[in-house]
Amino acid sequence: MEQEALLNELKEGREVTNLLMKHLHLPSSHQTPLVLIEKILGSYENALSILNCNGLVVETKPSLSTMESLPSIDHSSPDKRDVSKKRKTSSGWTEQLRVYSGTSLDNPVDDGFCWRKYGQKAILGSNFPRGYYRCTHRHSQGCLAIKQVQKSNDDPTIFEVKYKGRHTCNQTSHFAATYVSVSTESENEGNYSPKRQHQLEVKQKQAQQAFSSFGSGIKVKTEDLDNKEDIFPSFPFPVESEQVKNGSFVEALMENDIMGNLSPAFISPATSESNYFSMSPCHMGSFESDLTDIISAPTSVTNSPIGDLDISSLDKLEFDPSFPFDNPEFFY
DNA sequence: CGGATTTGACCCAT
DNA sequence: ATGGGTCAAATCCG
Repeated sequence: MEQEALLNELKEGREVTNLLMKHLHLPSSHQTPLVLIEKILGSYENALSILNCNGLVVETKPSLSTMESLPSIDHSSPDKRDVSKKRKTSSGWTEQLRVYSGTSLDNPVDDGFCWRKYGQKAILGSNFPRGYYRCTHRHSQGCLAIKQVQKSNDDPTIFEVKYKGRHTCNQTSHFAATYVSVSTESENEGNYSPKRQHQLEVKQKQAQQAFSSFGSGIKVKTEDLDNKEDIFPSFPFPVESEQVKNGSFVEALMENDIMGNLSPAFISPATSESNYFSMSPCHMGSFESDLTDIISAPTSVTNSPIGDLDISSLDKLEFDPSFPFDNPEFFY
């Protein structure tokens, strides 16, 4: 069918764009082109997603390389230590950087988890303040997930979101579930008001509902921060509502892919729509460190390693049903 | 009234 | 000394 052909074309375009991106190792100051590329990719992803919805199965996994190669947004440097300014001297963190482009609401970053903002700070060299969030269930469930959200200087429509630590609260599972359903259902609703985090449940729904909107690319970049001792493997977030909203569901998967990349184990074969991995909270032990190492490796890793060649292979990667995310410890 | 956000102060690694 | 992360009192909001 023609759709098949269309699909192939789209995939082709996506891959090429990914390659282009990888070859564009622009200085962080020139992120604009990357932003555009991200948008292009977002369009591809959306198109593919649409096709998926129509029954076609597309491997939606934009190459990991894509994300890894994202040179833009490197705001990693400062972070390496940021995490531990105060009491958290102990941990190395796995950090996820996501970029939400496209519609930018004031509060673009809604990932389906309940976050409580605990601070905001102007960052040197940044035009926009960075917001600090921690899981609402920090106390009740001891969930130590944290995230930082900051608008990109170059493109205010892009939000850089960094996740640190992982959710140990139930949300996670919910989310996964939610997510799944999201993929299945799709209604619309799209927006939610910024700042109403306590409406998590609502948000999640919204997320689900929003699932068909529009999209733009979301990129994730995992960086590793120093210590390997306690690395939290993970990023518990299966997929985030934003992503859903953006319709880049696929990309959401990618995120995980990345992780998967690091440790293939994570990824499970799912067509993007159907299964999302279930977060099984416990595993990863051994290779966590590996991941870290891998990731943390040369920054360049991010840029090229798995890069070119892998794209194709990556695409083939499938998600591993057993999603080994676990959260070791991570406390102050 | 309870929970979330705001915001300046404080803490700590560089 | 400085920049970034967190705390916590004040404030906001449903």
